[in-house]
Amino acid sequence: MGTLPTPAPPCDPRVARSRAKLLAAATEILIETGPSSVTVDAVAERSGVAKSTLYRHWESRSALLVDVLRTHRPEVSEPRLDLGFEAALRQQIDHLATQLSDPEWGRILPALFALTQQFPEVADLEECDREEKMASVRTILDLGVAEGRIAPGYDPTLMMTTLVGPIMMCALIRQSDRAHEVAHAALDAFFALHPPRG
Amino acid sequence: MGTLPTPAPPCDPRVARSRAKLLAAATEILIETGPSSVTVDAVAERSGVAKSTLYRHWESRSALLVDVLRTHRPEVSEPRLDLGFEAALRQQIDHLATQLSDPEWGRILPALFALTQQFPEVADLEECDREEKMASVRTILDLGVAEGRIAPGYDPTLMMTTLVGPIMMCALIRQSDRAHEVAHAALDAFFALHPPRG
DNA sequence: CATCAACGATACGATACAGTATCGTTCTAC
DNA sequence: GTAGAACGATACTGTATCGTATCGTTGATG
Repeated sequence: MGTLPTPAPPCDPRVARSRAKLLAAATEILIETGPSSVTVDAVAERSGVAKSTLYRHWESRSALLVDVLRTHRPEVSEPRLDLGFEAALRQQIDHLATQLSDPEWGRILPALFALTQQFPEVADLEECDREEKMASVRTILDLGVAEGRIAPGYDPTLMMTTLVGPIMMCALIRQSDRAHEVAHAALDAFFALHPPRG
Repeated sequence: MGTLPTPAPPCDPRVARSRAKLLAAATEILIETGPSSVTVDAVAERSGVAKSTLYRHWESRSALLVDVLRTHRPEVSEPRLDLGFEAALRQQIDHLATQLSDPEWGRILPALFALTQQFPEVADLEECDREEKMASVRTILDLGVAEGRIAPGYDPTLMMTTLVGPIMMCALIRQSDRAHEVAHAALDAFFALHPPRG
């Protein structure tokens, strides 16, 4: 539920360099052939960093894998409540589409959902990510209530799913390039159901 | 694209029995701890069927894994075009929600997307499944065109994603029990954007 | 420039897993 | 009831992988 801690940035440039190389290599492998191919030996070889160094930075393979997911997790932007309900929601969902249309994250996403069953830390990560998104959308929907366009007892999960689901599916079926179109369509439908002065 | 062949049903009841036991065990393990836990030894032990028997039915671990996915893949129902556009689409999407709200399939789904990168056969399976759904929805949307509610040059992928995405997300975030609500909300929004006599 | 931490290379042990092979047993089908 | 297929049990090989240990080298920092 809380915020997931990020380790303090290391002083020695060597550790930052090898850490970055290892994370990059692990990400590449994850994207190309899936989580089970992210082995310590494979990551070490591709990164050009020794295996012993890897174990100086992560205590296990799974810790590295989780870190790959956490590192690439997109940050949610602050809602632009000053724009008013409709524009703010459009802006926020469109921003989400931008993040999900990043081809890297789009190919990490399936692994995130699948690894949820295997590693509790990944489940926490997914839940945290989702709740962050939810919270930001909720503040916008509350503005919608104030503007009289959303019923006060609205169901945030329901609306969140309706708006974000299409974009997520877009990424999962490897059509990330159409994320913005899809987001636009979902928004149009949503606002058709919740018209001004409703 | 084409139809994926199903092997002819075996005559000997023994092979049907051991096949079923192995598939059931593999499914359980897949659901509980993910694809990488579906090992030959684990499946054999849990099913109570000998490993040698497993290899008499599948030529490799991955063949078994793919078969688990294929076996549980929901069938798409025939569109009820006689109901008219709106009722037919509602019926079809609601049916999809029923299938995706099956807790088993809901927990297999993430594995399906993740294994896409690793096994081409899984990618084919996913694509085939999606195109089946798409085809059935398209016939209904074509009816919508005839009824003057959908523009003739409509984008089937776009609309499909808008309608199915929310349900799929529902399954992925382990809220399968709310699939019907979500489907209903997505449909309401969709029809608000495409009102009668448009 | 001297110290010491980080690194590279590599070997190693332990284990898990895929897939093969063998052989005696059981059950189906005719 | 009998022939043959399916099955169970188990041992075995080879390999992949995780994680540890060692030690000489490099490079950052004071």
